Amino acid sequence: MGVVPALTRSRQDYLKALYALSTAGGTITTSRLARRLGVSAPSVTHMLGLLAGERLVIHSLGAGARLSAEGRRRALEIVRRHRILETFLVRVLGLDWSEVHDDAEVLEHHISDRVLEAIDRLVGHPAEDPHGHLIPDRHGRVRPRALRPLAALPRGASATVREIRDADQHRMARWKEIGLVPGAVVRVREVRAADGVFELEIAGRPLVIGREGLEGVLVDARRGARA
Amino acid sequence: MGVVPALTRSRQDYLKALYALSTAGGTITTSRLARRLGVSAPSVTHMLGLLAGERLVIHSLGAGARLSAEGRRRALEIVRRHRILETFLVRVLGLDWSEVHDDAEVLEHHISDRVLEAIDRLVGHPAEDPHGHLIPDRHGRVRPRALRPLAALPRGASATVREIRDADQHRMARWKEIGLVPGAVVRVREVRAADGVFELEIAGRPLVIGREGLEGVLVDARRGARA
DNA sequence: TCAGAAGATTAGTCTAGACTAACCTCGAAC
DNA sequence: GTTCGAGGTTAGTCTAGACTAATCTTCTGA
Repeated sequence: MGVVPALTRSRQDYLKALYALSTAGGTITTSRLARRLGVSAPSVTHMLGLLAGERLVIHSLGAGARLSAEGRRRALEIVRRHRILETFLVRVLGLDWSEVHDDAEVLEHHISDRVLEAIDRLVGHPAEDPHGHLIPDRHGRVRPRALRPLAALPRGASATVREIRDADQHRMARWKEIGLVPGAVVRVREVRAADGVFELEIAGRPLVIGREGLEGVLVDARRGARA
Repeated sequence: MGVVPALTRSRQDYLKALYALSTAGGTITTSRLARRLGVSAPSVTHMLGLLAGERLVIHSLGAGARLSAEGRRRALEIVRRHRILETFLVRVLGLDWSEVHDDAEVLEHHISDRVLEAIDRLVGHPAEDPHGHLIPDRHGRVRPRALRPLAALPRGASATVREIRDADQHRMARWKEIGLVPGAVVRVREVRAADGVFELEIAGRPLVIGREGLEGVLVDARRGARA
């Protein structure tokens, strides 16, 4: 088994990005990683080489990069930290849903296990963070969950919002304002194919919004009831 | 006025060490700083040069180093963060008094102002941390307070413990165990000059302890009442 | 089939902040 | 009055992780 050495902040960020891109699908290219991490492509090539040397990443020409089992476990540890911290920032400190991401992003790298577990206890071992993301357990396990984009619902369907993918603060603040939050019930009154505009009903209130304004909002996958 | 640039963690640590040594008295030499920070003397020389260039430190040959007004303000900002965090870790997360130092030491550098103020609000804007240290206000002001070492009390005197200087975990745990915590009332029953041993009464219970076992325990400065 | 673009990699540079080795300076002791 | 030792400083090296410039590869479109 052996003791696993601590990872630097930068390495943690690479693993987390690798994990996020793997759930998003498609091959993980150097340039995609570079874009997501805000670093240059050569920096990514370099770091992937190091992480591959540490058996955390498998990097093959052509097939791009992917996490090894151990790399994935490490990535999920960080995701767990992030989501517990976001929950804490919202529920205990009363910060806004839409503005806690950046703080959690920094703190996830610097909180000790002891403090993390104390925070987890304080917020009651939540299963989901405020955006509806599942929180991996202590061993880096997440039970998979089938969700689909709100924008994929047909006319007349209704569903419950389950998860809000991280986006810019602006958009998240807007979602919150219009009630597009985990748990909200949504019904699709009309889909205007011509301009991609949705006429929705959120918790009973009407809303007209463009398809691109709904990107990142996921609802449960069960077939929506007809109106 | 101008915007003050953020300081790196390392610079923050130097300022804090400079502040701590300045309250401890004596001239602040390169070697004292090196010892306290756990770095080599040349590293200190180098960093003092940089900090002096940024007008945060005044470094003169012979007289050692000291903080400029701005440097002191910055140092107190970090001290504030540290003490608010310790209070939070103890009062909200329920961690032990004697084991929160290291976590606060790391977090003080990484918490945003927003989160810090939210935490401060949560713990009710305390004036002191769990060790009895005064918490500087938002502008880096501390009202000075006259305290004296418990070990300086004469026979028969009694006083209230006000502050416990940071020490190793072991010693702090012991102090806690024997009730030597801020607020405790102590009476000196006997001072055995020969071997420097104190016979105390802490909250009514007797305790025999060597002078060096009391180092760092401060009590209020008013003349102790005779038994 | 070949030119150009897009993407990946190599090579070399930079920064912060550490380090060691070597040297300087001064007070104290012989 | 020289010598020694304790600082302190200078000079040069190292590390992680970024960067740019240049090169290599591969795919695509004409």
